[in-house]
Amino acid sequence: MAKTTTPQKAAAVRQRGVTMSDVAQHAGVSRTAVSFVLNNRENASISEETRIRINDAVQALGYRPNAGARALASQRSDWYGLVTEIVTAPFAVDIIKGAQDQAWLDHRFLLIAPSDQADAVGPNQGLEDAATEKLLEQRVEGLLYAATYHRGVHVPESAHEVPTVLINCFDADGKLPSIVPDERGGGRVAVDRLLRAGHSRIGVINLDPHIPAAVGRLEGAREALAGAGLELDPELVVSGHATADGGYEAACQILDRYPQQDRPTALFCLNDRMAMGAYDAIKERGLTIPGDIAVIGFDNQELIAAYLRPKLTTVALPFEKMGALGVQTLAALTAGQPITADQQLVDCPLLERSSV
Amino acid sequence: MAKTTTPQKAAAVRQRGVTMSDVAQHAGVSRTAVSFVLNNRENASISEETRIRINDAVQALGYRPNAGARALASQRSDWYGLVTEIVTAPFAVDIIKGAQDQAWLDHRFLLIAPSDQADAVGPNQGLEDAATEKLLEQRVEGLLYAATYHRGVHVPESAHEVPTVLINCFDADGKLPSIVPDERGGGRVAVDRLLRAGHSRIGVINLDPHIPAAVGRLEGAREALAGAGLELDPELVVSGHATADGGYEAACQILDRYPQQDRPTALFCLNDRMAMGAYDAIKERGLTIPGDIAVIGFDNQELIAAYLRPKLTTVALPFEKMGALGVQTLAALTAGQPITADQQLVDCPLLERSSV
DNA sequence: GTTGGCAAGTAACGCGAGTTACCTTCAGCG
DNA sequence: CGCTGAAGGTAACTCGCGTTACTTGCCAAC
Repeated sequence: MAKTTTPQKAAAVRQRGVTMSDVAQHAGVSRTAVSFVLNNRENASISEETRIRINDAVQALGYRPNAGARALASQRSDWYGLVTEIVTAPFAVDIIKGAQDQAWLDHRFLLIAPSDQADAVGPNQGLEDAATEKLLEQRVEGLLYAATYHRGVHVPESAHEVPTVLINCFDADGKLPSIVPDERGGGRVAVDRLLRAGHSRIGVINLDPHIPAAVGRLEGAREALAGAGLELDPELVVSGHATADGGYEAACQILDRYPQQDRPTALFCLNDRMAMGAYDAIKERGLTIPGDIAVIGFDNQELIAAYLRPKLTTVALPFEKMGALGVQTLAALTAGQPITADQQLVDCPLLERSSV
Repeated sequence: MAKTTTPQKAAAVRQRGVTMSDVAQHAGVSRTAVSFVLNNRENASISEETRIRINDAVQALGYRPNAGARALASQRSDWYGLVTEIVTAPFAVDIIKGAQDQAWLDHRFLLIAPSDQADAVGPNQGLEDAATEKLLEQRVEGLLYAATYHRGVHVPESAHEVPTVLINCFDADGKLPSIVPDERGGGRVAVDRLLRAGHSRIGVINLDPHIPAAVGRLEGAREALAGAGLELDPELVVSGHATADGGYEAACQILDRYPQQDRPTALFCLNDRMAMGAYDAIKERGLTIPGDIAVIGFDNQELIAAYLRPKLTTVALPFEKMGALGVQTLAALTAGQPITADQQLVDCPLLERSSV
């Protein structure tokens, strides 16, 4: 009877895939032995000979472990969930890249779930909650939330059921660990660079002054100037819409406001898109970059910065590193290790190109 | 005995999460009944009253199904795997977005695995094979392969074990269904637009002439010209490096080659980056866009096209739609439906902005 | 009053693994 | 000869859930 079922089983196997039992049978051992070998358990006593027989059987049958079954039995999934609006607004894709690569290195799987672009005030909790819920159904061991731009967010209630780390955003109320760019350091680095190039009269094209990026970068600029014994002239700070057009207009204002000798010799644009507009304003006036006006940007949007003529010197947002660090932090959390700081700042490095 | 284990179980439950058995117990029914209700099986006879009791218990306990266990028992995972180098080189992120959104709509989960940027000849099979293997271990029901740019690829052997669809690339040897942009149609649309604007002498800034994108777009341009009784002047086609610099140089060549009256009045740039360089070449010569020279691009790289001044009219690569269509095709395949065509072409729509 | 049938539900098995407790054998030693 | 202990395994339970087959009670029909 048992014999007659074997061929049936073999047929079924072809459909269902090879299981550990098949391997065991092929190797002439018990399924337990196979399990021991595959997970190479230290204190299990398996002779070298049978270990080889089992490994051969694995090869021969093309056995492929069933991750789901393994997760079920072992009560650990090796999955992290990443909820992000980046899928929707791919400004900061590199966060995903960094997280994905790091997860891959750690032999973990990243389940990515989309979230709506959430506004700072009342996030569209619908999709976000659903995404979180779905991820928890997959029994992820931890959650990551990533935002396209640095800001405060509200995470769904259920996120608190597992270790959670925020990337490029921070928890408005609670106490979740977060990874954010060191905007202030970036601002400092940018203005320092201009100072080093001999500029002392520096115009700033600002973002919406209320967002964390603007606050931090401007503060950094102030610090750098202070380090050189200078102050930030409020008249030289113009806020604009965070687009090329906004940058164009702001640059026009700054450039046209003064007679030539009082005109700033450098512009610190708080993002690259605005720098792109500033380029046009400068060129229109017959001025050269960086000869007459040096320009430094922020964000390092490759497609802009690397292709503008001259190429734009800018400060990079460390998306990839933040993604990786997020996964590392989560790994530490799920392993029960204590996290050093609630908020980790990641350096924004200067990228030298040709506009300063 | 059974009673005394209950509190232990309850304690364990707190750690492990609520299971269907807990729900059943809370509702005073069998686990089977709960299963029937949750999957609302048609032909199962459950009274309205107990159905409500069970749903209440689900709410009360905050029960959350275990996707892995469900997959194990039902032998279907509702998971698709997406192997892509886009994670590595995020040029075509919108493919992921389109696929992700569509999968979400279909109540399926997309597992995204990274692949190295593969060159056309010998793809780095290492990571790709590993990624595929990992996805199969997760028992995905189907696989998607997405490339950053339209080209031929080799998929790992094991991909043939489940339904597989290629997005933005095609199978060099085998016969896998694929979704690719209609490059030819896009070329036609672009040149048609220029013809409609009254241009008859059109310069073309070409990509590497061997890649599918160049072949198709150029062929489309030829068709459009033929439709107007014109021919493509080979002298007006200049190939350049696919960058802003390459576009700049190619544009210089074309613009400087002829006396003003013979100069082309429009440029068809086969990608937006090259158009960006062409802009500079044109502006440097004191010419205006589109007054003196009209420019049309291809790819619709938002960060470039929407921020150039004037904004660039271009033909969009339908990344998002390709992603969605990929998932739909895969859904049809896994459902056993026959696929209409081996290769599906997706329209490349014209995006009118201000450069024509 | 038997039969039959349907509504309402349950026991029990299987999915593919991890894991614990137990069982042989055989060598070595007193 | 009998005992001990390690090497080399295995049977059986568990994880959370889908699913099939079977039971029970009740009412209508013959």
